[in-house]
Amino acid sequence: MDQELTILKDYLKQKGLRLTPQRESILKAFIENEGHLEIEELFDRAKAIDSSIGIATVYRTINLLTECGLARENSLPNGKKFYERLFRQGHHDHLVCNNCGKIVEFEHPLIEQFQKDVALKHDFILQNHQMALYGICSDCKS
Amino acid sequence: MDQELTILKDYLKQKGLRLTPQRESILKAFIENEGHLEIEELFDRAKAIDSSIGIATVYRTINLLTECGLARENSLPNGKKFYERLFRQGHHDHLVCNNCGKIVEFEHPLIEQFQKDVALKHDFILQNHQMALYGICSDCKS
DNA sequence: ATTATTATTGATATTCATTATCAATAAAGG
DNA sequence: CCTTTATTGATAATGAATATCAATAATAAT
Ligand SMILES: [Mn+2]
Ligand SMILES: [Mn+2]
Ligand SMILES: [Zn+2]
Ligand SMILES: [Zn+2]
Repeated sequence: MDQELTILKDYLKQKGLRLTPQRESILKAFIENEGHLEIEELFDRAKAIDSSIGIATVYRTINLLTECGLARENSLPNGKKFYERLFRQGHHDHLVCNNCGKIVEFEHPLIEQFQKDVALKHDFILQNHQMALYGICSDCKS
Repeated sequence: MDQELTILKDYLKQKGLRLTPQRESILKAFIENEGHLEIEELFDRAKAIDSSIGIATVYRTINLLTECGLARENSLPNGKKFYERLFRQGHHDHLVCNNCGKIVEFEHPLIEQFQKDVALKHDFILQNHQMALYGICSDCKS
């Protein structure tokens, strides 16, 4: 939490923004969780720390956390977004169950390398990528 | 166009739905175009054929085309969707310019194979996947 | 400390893409 | 032609995310 807080502080200072109790509470709620959080879940967890926090502040703060590299934003085909920790956590992509919504993480360095090759070949400066495999998980098969 | 129309007809019949002039016009507008279409663009092209067509019918019809395998739906991080021909067109994924929005297609059979491997390893029945590489295109670099 | 400046907050209005509703219309089969 | 029922276009509704705004609080200056 200390390192993450420092990263946020530095980012805020650099942008001329301020560290507030709300932002600190939302960061804490976010960091405490290891999984994949939708906004409403993060809102609930933040309210458990400070019940007066508003949903608008949660949206604003998760955007700050994404900008400063502490959070990673993922979009689902249904138009919702979910967030997860990015700091000190290996890069990975996701398998998503089309039936129950379960999210499983995987890493594949070779795919990552090929993505870089493709970008290079097409003269793109690769900034980020987004890959998700959709299907039916083992639980839902049965 | 003939083969596509047959596919749509068969799908509609199988579902107990009807072929209408509107659906035929929207299919035509969709097929005529080789690129990546957002709904509003498809709407404009369909109106050029039949000016009385409503936007709701365009939404309804592109969903039908997606269901019967003639169209492929892609989501952008901004929440919009774009569509492209799927029938008799090789599978590919996309490079997207974060600056000008340009979309470049690429194929990488090895990545596709690895995706299948990953799904198998995690006991998922792979149904579809979604991969996009985001960055700065060669034009925008300069 | 006191004050001045300006970012922040929570509530709420707004936006924007997409879907739902509904009365009028028109396929399709007999 | 008739009957049944899917379809249409206009428009209302939805839902996630952002914009607005007056009140509040953090920071810097006095
Ligand atoms: Mn993850
Ligand atoms: Mn394409
Ligand atoms: Zn499942
Ligand atoms: Zn570009």
